[in-house]
Amino acid sequence: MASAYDPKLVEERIYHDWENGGFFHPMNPGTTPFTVIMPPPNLTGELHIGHALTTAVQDTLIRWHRMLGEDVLWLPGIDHAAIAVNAIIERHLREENVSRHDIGRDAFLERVWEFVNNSRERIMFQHKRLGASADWSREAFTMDETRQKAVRATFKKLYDDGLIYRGERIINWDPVSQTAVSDLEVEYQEVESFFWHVRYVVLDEDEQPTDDYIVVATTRPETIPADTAVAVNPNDDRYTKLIGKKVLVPIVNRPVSVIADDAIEIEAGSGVLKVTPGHALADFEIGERHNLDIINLLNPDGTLNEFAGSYQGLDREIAREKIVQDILDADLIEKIEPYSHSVGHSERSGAIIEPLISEQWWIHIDPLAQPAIEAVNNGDIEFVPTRFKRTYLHWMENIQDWCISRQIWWGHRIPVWYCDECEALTVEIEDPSSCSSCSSKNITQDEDTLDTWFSSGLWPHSTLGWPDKNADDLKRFYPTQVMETGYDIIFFWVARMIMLSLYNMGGVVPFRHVYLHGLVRAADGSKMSKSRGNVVDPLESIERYGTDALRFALLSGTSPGNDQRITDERLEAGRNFANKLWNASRFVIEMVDDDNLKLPELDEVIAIEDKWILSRINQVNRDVEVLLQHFELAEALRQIRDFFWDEYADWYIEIAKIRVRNGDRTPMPVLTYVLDHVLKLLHPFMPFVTEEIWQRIENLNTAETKKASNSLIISNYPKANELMIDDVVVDRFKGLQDFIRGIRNIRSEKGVKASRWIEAYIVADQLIVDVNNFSNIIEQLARVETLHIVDANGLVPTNGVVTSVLDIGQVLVPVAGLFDIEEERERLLQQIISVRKDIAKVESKLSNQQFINKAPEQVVQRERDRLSTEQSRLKNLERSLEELVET
RNA sequence: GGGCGGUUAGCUCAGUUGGCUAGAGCGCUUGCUCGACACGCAAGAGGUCACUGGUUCAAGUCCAGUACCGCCCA
Repeated sequence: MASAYDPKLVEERIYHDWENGGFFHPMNPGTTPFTVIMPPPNLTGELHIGHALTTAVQDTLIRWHRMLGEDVLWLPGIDHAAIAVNAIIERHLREENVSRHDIGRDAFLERVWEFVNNSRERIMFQHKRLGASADWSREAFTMDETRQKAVRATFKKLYDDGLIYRGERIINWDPVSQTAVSDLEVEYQEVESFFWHVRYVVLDEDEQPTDDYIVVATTRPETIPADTAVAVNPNDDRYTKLIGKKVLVPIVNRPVSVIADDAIEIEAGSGVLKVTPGHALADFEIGERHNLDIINLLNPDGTLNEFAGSYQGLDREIAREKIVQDILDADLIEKIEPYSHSVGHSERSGAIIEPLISEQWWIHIDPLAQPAIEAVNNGDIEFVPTRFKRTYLHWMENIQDWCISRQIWWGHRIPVWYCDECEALTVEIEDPSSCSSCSSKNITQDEDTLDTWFSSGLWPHSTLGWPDKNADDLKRFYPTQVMETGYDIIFFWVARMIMLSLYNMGGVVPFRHVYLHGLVRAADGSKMSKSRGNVVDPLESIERYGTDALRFALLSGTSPGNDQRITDERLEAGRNFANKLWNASRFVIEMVDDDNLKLPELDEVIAIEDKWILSRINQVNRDVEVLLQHFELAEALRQIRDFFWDEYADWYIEIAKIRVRNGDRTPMPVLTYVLDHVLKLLHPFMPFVTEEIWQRIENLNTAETKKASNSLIISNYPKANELMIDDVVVDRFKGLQDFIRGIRNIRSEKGVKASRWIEAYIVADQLIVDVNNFSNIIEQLARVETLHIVDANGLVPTNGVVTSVLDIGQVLVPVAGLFDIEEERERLLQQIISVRKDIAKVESKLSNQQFINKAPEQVVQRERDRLSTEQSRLKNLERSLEELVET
């Protein structure tokens, strides 16, 4: 084995072996199923570090459950990302100076599919580099045949149930992508602009202009041509006398009524609102209440249409400037006030979103939302961490009807056909050839496609074969156990998956747990983005540090719902740990000869360090089980790491070395047992290095821990053996460590050369037997040539000796020439001061009758023990000081 | 405007039901190539747990408020 771990020599080969071994498929039919459906990444681009985190977390859960012997399915897949991909292909076309309309729908889709197939490949490859043990044979795509069928079946079901309707409402129009977009795809940004206070001349009964006018404050003068009323609050005394009168809309000189509506805020602007029902949601609602005309002023590309009169054809930005100028020229501007307000921008294209009236397909959401609220309220679905339950519920309870149609070509085409003869609609799963009402062959399919999330919402059941209710996978793996994703997409995916799954699956929830991880941020805490140039590319990190190192960095930094930062230091820490694992294991493996590696019966285990390490690994095992059950992945990983490095490698191996050097082979079964145990505990987190090492422990076959398959990935996840845990042994061993540390500490402080062997004294009380048994080890680890062990009454030298008084005894090191009496006095005094402080603190606690009465007995006893320990420390310290003075 | 997080060692963060003598990684100081590992070993230094008040025998942990930072919704 090489002296440094090189992931490049390992990862690809091992991944291959796993795949060829068929380990990624569900293997235990009939046992408890554990299903995770991968939230599908967009096929638009490369996987980013967030995907790496989500993959690492899911893979850890999956590998853990696979090792628990459950019937494990991790089903991967990809989302077709309608608008984003449509935009990419349109950009390509623009570079060739053609539009999608020039080449037509079929040719356009042909180009999309070409792009899609490449992108799918790439994403699968990237997942494999991350070590994802997903079942690739079931890989799904929101646009493949089964998923198409699921979408159509759902659409028809909703339509037949009266939950889908077509209607004219205000939507968010993206003039660049030229489609409706969802509320969630609109980002609000503060924009510096103006409030234009415009005079609307009041008309008399004959609709002739008077000298009177009303001032309307608006941020959108370019929509003036679409005004169909002016509204005031009925309680606004300034304007009551004008209600019912007519005013003249500037520029277009159209008379409109002054209406009264409670929605108008008296304090806002001038208190007068120009009502443009075609271009603002609030105005649309006012329009509905007052039966106002609706004027749509815009072309799909954001230019003004024929209703704008002379402004027709101008872009909305330019039209605004011209209209303001013209109103100024007409002397109808009262004032112009600087004003900053938030303006919706398209998350897709960056364009300013235009709220406008449009005929679209909608889902009547309430009947879907109610069960989705109930499922979370009654605990059928649990959020981890729980605080996101409130976020979810709040959104769900205020949800609006869902606009599902999009004016783009890439996506699921709406399965509605219009009859040219009788105007009836035909909604079918299979493409119909004739009108369902009059049987005419003259039918045309709706041009629009469905919102991407319509198909993502079906994901937890469509991936398992729905709408075929008898699909094997559906019966075997639904409902799934965990939906693992970022908290930023609760609304996008999670909410819709819950609604649509409940609807399609007869009220059975799609998953039991929603585990939400946080964002992965750049080293300085900023959000990663390509434009900022601060993205950490997971593949590049793997290239530099290895997959296990990347997974370690991500998993050790993740706590449910909280953001984390990724830095080179963290990646290095992961790489270092992998290397430590490699080297400690290498040492053990190379030490194994033809030893019998069968662990002796518990009562045959004699050496305290053996009992100690067996206790500790099982304690860690116990903790890890609980932590994993609670999704505390980082803490579980930390415990395993700390145990392996600080206890197994730094102490147990070092002790075993000494014994083996003396011809004692009895540590070998313990060494290999613990190593095997740790590798198994760690495998879900760092699969490659653990698998590679584990397969190299040749003799483990005889230790009865290897399965016939010879692969760690399908070995059994260890269960803590309570019989091996002995808390008293753990305490006693800690005492022995303290003696060794005490001697090392004095050596270091006195600058004793590391290579030099010294004489030392240990004064022990309760631990005297252990110290005697352990003396050889203490000598070697502390580099002591002659170790004198005495009990509490034993004689120790007082001259030229440096003393450390510990909890469990004392350590004395004669340092001869290096001794400085003043320094030693100072040392002892400092220790005395600190011990006295402690004693005072404990005494005040124990003298408090309330504490004695109310605190649990355990806690009180601990304080009593502490007091007596500290008191005897003090006594010893004072004696040492006294003797120091005497000499 | 409503909601949710965060504020703990120089930096990044743990700290689960209140019992803490507050931990880790990185960084820092000192000394080490003692036949696994310098991606390492050994020994250390470093914190009034943002602030104010309250509950409690006991508060980093619970409650109320304040300040600053961040996110989500409107």
